[in-house]
Formats: sequence, C-alpha cells, structure tokens
Amino acid sequence: MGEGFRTAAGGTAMSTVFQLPPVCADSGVDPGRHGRQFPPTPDTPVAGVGWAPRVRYVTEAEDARKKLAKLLEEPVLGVDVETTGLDPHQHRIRLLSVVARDGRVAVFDLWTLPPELLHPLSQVPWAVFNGSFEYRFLTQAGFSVPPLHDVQLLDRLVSHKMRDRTLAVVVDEVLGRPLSKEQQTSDWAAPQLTDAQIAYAGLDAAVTVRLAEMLLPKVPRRVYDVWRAAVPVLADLELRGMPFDFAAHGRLVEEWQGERDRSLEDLRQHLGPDVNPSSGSQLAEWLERSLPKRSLKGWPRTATGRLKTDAKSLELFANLPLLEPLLRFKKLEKLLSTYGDGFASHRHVTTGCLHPSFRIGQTLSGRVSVSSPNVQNPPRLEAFRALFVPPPGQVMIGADYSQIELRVAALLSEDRNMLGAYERGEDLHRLTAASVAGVAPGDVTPEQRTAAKAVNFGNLYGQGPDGLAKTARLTYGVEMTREEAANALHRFHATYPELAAWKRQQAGWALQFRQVSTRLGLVRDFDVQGEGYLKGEACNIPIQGSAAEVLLCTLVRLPKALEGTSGQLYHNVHDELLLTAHPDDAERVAEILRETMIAGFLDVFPEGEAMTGDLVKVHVGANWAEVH
DNA sequence: GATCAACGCGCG
DNA sequence: AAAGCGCGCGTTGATC
Repeated sequence: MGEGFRTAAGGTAMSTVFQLPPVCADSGVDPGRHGRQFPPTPDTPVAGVGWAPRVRYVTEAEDARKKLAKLLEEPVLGVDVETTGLDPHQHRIRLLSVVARDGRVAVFDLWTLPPELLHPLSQVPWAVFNGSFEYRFLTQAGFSVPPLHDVQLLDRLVSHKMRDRTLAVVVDEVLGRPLSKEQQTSDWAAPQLTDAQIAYAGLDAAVTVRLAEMLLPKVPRRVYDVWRAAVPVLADLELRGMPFDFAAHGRLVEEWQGERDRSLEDLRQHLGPDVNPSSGSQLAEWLERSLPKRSLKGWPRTATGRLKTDAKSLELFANLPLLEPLLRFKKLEKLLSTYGDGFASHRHVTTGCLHPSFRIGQTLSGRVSVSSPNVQNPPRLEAFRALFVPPPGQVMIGADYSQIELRVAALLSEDRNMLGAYERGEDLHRLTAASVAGVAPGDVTPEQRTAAKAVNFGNLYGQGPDGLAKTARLTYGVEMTREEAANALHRFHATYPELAAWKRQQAGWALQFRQVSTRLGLVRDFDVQGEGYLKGEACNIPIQGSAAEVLLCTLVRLPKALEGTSGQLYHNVHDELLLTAHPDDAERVAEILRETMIAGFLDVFPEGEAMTGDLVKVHVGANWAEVH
C-alpha cells in the first residue's frame, strides 16, 4: 500500500506521473500499419474532448512488440478493455487499449495477437476506470494484473457520490468535456471493427489516466489505498464464485411453499377472497373497515397516512385471530420472494456457483455492499445458511470480530471503562448490566444481560428512551418501561462518561464543520449528503465506517497470508469472514485467519493491541450454518 | 412494458 | 414533532 506509481527502474515517481499527459493540441495522426488515421473526421468523439490522443490499432505481433517496448518505460499506463459482454466466464476481451503519458494509445486486438505477448504490461502499474471489471477479465485471460488505480473509487472519494457514475459523467465533471459513449454497446465481436470503435476504445484509456492524474492528489490516501488494494481480492472472490447447494435449496423452497399455502388458507377465513395480504394498502383498508374505532387509536401510520401493516405494528394488536396466520404468511412470502426462485436464478450457467457483485465505496459508511444476489442478508435459518457450502472435499472456516463496533466506539472515544473491560477480557454486556441494575457483575441475571445488550447497541447510535424500550421488547424480548429505559440510558452514560462526551463532541463537530470522518480518513460531507440524518450519522459513520475499514484491511492482507495453504476466501459480511480449505490444513488456515484478522484490526487501531486476546472467534465446519 | 416511490423486511 | 444506523431487494400501485 502507498507505493505510488513505480518507474520502470523500480523507484517512486509520483511527481513525474502527475505531469502526464500534456494535452495534445494537435489532432495527431498516427497512421499505423494499416494506414488508419485518427481521428478519422473532425466530428468523431475524439475531437469532442478537445484533445486528441494518437490512437494506433495494433493487430500484428511485430508491431505489438515495438509498441510494448515503449510502453514498458512508462511509470503508469492507462488501460481499458472492450469485451464481447459483461461476464468474464462467458465473454472475451476483444481490445486492450493502453495509453502512454505522451497521449499515444495502442489499441491491441486480442483476437489477432497472442495474449501472452502483452503479459509484460503487468510490470507497470495501471490506471483503469472500473478495477474489478478489468481485473476479472484480464485474470480470466491469464494476465497477472499489476497494482491498479481505480478511477471509479477516486471519483467516489472526491465527489462524495456513492451511486455508480459512468466514465462519461466523470469526464464531463472533472475534465469539463463531453465524452460520447455511443460505441460502448457496439458489436465488439465484429470481424472488422470500425474506425469509430477503435477511436472510442483508445479514448477511454486516455481519459482514464488523465482522471487518475487529476483526482489522486485530492483523495484521503489511506482509505483510498485500502480500497484499491481490496479490489482484486473481492474480484478474485467474484470470479471464483460461491458454491451453493441448489438442490437442497429447491427442496427447502418447496417446504416454504407448502407452509405459505397453508397459512394463506387460514388467512382467507378472516380476510375473505378479495383482499391481497401482500398488499399493504389493501390490508390497511381491511383493518380500517374491520376494527373498532378505539383499536385504531394510536395505530402507527405510514408517511402517506395509512395504517402501517408491518409486523411490529401488527403485533401490538395480538388479540386479533387474524394475526398469527398473517404474520406466518408474511414471513413465508418474504422468504419465497427474496430467497426462493429468484435467489436460485443467480446460479451461473457454466460454473454452477453464485457470483455476487461486491462493491467498495458505494455506501455512506464505507461498508462493502453486495448484489445479485445480496449474500449479506440471507436469513439466519440453519437450513438456509447450511446451503452455503465449500467445494467438494473441503471444509468451511468462519470467523467473526467479537463486538467490533463497541470496541471501535471504545477506541474512538478512549473511554476508560470500556477499554478496561475489553483489555481485561471482561464481558461488556455484563458490565453494563451490572451498572444499570446496580448489582455486582457476578450477580447479573441472563435477563439483565440481554437487556444490557439492547442498551449497549442502541446507545452507539443515539437511541432515545422510547426507541430503547421498543427495541428491547421487539428485538430482545425484554419488557422495559419508558422510565426504566431513560434510567438505563442515564446509568449507561454515567458508566461510560468518555463515550458520552465523545458522542456530544461528534454531534457538535458535525454541526460546525458539516462533515465527519472515519479512522482512515473517509470523509462524509453533510452538505452533499443532506441534512436529515446529521445527528445519528455523526456517530454512526465513524463507528460503522472504521469497523468496515478493519475488515477491508484484513481482506487486503489475506492473499499473502494464505500463500502456500489451501485457504481461499469464500465470503465476507461486515464483521465476518468465511474461507474454504482442505481438511488437511484447515486448522492451520483457521489460525492464519485469526492472526490476519487481528493484524487487520491493528492496521486501523494500532493502539488496540491489548484487546486482541478475544477479538476474533474462529470455527471450522461443513457449511456456513456450522461455523457461525 | 418500463420505471419510480413507498413500504416492508432480511442481515450486520 | 420525533425518529438508532447501514445496506439490497421484493411487491404493490401509480405513472408514463
């Protein structure tokens, strides 16, 4: 991390790198071997950005070697690939565009050139737009991909925009020029590519390296270096895919369907044939019609004014005979709609695995997010978690950080009582329970400890007495009056005074400076993000975000730590990591995982050394259900 | 038919 | 006025 761009000689050359490339005022013509000239006409997209890279289409080995020799002298290369589709398992790279600092672009045609010829390119670091995409395609094609600069990540850090922004949008904003994406979805499998296609391919690489040059000095360097180093780790995981027991999943879904159908029959006894229980508005209407006025008083309403029909609101009216079948139906509908056939439809045609997309930097806090499918939120039913399996003949190794967010809060606030408890290996929930209930830690009952969990977690994010009483009841099954909740909060603050002070300080700074940041320097700016969440976010972003940075640091360390073992990354969810390994060295891999997770934690919180004794819990088993 | 907002709910 | 936070994704129902 933090290596900057290397020169061909191996030194660091940050200063020279960012003088690249001077805008080429001439619409330089480089005929190439085939006599193609770019831009072919003044109206092509190349002219549109106001500077014209000299694009050369390279289709012959001898020409490629010459180009390559020049490119290898560069400290950094702008690289872009054009592929026949979006799936590295099914589609192929057609063009590999590489730009040098002087604005010369070589567009290598991988359908005529042997790919090995271009392997030396990986001796030089690259700047690309979407690191994961380029990494997966090039890795699949046998390249050993060098350290990448990822312009999408740079843009997210600079713009504070978390949604995907296209290259054209970033170019428009940063370079102040339009960039045509007309050719993006053109036929990259055509035997003869058009001049416009070649020009487009070359221009993308050229603008990418310019964007990297302009954005890199503006980003918080520590968080960016961790993010970009994590890109290939997650990309490898995506490429490999997650083995999943689709056969058992199919049987489970059938069970769910049977139970759903039975609960629907029961439900019809009450609702009649015309109300769709999946429709919130129809259900709300039915409730308004069927319930006495006095029951409706105080029923929570949605933002648009109708009765809320979520499970928690419904539970407040447990006296209705309709309630039990309705809640059962809703539960099964959720399972079937989100984790049923739709989930199974993500089985990859050729690998037979799930290949979800992991994304860095698309969340407010800097957490990783996942989609297609979202494997961060599978239900915690044993039968479902057990579907996540290692490859045949291997075992699953699972590990999680114990109470990572509470530890992070302790470290950020330097709260002496919290730190002391963790350093002595004590149970923080028990300590809180003892303080709130006014008893010795040894005399804390299980119920008191459970209530304390609600207090500890709710407190991190500024939960008030009402919220605490509610979550204590609904999440932890602990009855708590508003007064008891208020008292618990008071005692909590008295027990952990530095934490309380830190929270006030965070809120104050957020108001004054309009921004907060994580330990590694991810900044969130309230003027950009909006006002509504300021109070809660002032504490939540540093805590949740710094915890996310811990996991990313661990991910970055993993490949090297696992070298020479059978260990492979299988999954990661915020504070949890799953690896697969051969039974022969599973115990060794488990220990390496534990040590690496501690090292990742210390990367972010070097002052936390004393609390690493019970920081990580590791388990070996047959599937996800067995290792959690 | 495609897209969007609102709501609800799975997880950490 | 008061509200713990962060996600992705399902359905409904409105809209074009």
